Amino acid sequence: MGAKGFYLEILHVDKNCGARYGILHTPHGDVEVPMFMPVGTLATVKTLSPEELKSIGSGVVLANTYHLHLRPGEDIVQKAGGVQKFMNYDGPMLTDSGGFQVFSLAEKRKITEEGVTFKSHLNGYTIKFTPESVIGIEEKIGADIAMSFDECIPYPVSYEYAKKSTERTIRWAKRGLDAHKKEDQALFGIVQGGEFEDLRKECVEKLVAMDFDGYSIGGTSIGEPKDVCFKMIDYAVKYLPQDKPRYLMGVGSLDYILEGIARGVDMMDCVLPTRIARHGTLMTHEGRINIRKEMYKEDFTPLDKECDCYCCKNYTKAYLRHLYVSNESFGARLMSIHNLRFLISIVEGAREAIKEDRFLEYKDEILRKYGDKRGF
RNA sequence: GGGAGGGUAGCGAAGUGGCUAAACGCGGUUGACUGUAAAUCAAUUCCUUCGGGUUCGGCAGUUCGAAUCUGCCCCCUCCCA
Repeated sequence: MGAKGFYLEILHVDKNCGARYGILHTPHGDVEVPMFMPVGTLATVKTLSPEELKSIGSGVVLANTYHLHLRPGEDIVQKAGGVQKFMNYDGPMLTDSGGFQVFSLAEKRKITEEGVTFKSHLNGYTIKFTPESVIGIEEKIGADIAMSFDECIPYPVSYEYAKKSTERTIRWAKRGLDAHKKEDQALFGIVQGGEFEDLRKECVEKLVAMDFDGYSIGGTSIGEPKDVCFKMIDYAVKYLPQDKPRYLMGVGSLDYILEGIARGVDMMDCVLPTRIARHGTLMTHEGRINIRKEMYKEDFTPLDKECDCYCCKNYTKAYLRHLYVSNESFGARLMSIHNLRFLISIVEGAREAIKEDRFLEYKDEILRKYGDKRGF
């Protein structure tokens, strides 16, 4: 039996590919899929207010178990009334488990069967995460969707290591599932297996047998070639059930997003749009723009003429460049609004296309016009 | 008129006889960023046909060797009259 108030309603599957349109019902409201989810690791999507998030069409927003555990601590988030109340975002939220930090903080951790020991990057304290303790933290943080604790396997990696790690992740998923008690919180299992089809298949089958509320595809977009990533998606989707949400973790460039949707993925998240925005790189209908360039010094046109976001409706490239060069935080905010809105509007277009069975044409058109060789 | 201090690459600023085509910062250019240790990081920034060439206000010297020492000249800033 699934989480209370949580289920995916598939309304249409594109006749020509795996792309699906639907509604994800959550305790904090219904959202359409496919969906791009902004990342708010520390209970804030860096530089943006919840009102701004809403204005760009955000649905689910992520937060991070590892980071919120370190600061301010899950007890404080719980006392605040849960992460949504804490950060004043009334839409659905999801917590990543810290499995990505097992990968990204590799030099600072040690993995055993029991769990993972981290050296805090903030103060050097030793933190022990187990599949059970992570669930406990995620329940206190209180997002609508929690992730199982996993190991995000690096790339490239040997078959032997991928097998060992994936089987451990499967055992961890079971332990987390058994520990999970919060009824109005969904729990997703995370499919690992590296680039190996038999491992992906085995992982999916075992997770599906446990009956999670949804399934994530992990270990992607960590430096592997594009075709390897698409393979990993295929290997997982092939064996996943139709009626549960599928979440492709960590993809944020147009090509990955659209190829994921074509393969039947419902949810995607990524720090890319917000991070590169802070670094002055913008995704636009004209291709990739780096706002720091001197050529924009006296460019009084909008960043993206075709974009309907607050930034593009009200400000010029010259002003954005000025803010960036002056290290003014308002620039990071305006550009984060834009990049998120750009991606979300592309995904909105994808939803409309799926309903009309023309997603593949839509994808090819978008990729031809803005994707790939234009650099994002 | 008298006195003092200066003129170094786009800008600011180190350097005060060889290890200096010249630190460092800014500015410029190019790139990276994908379940956020990231408003971060990397490369490059006199010219070059990549062999080399021309530099530290100008000219002339001293020296094996000068941005660095000497002489003259030009310019700038400040103080006193």
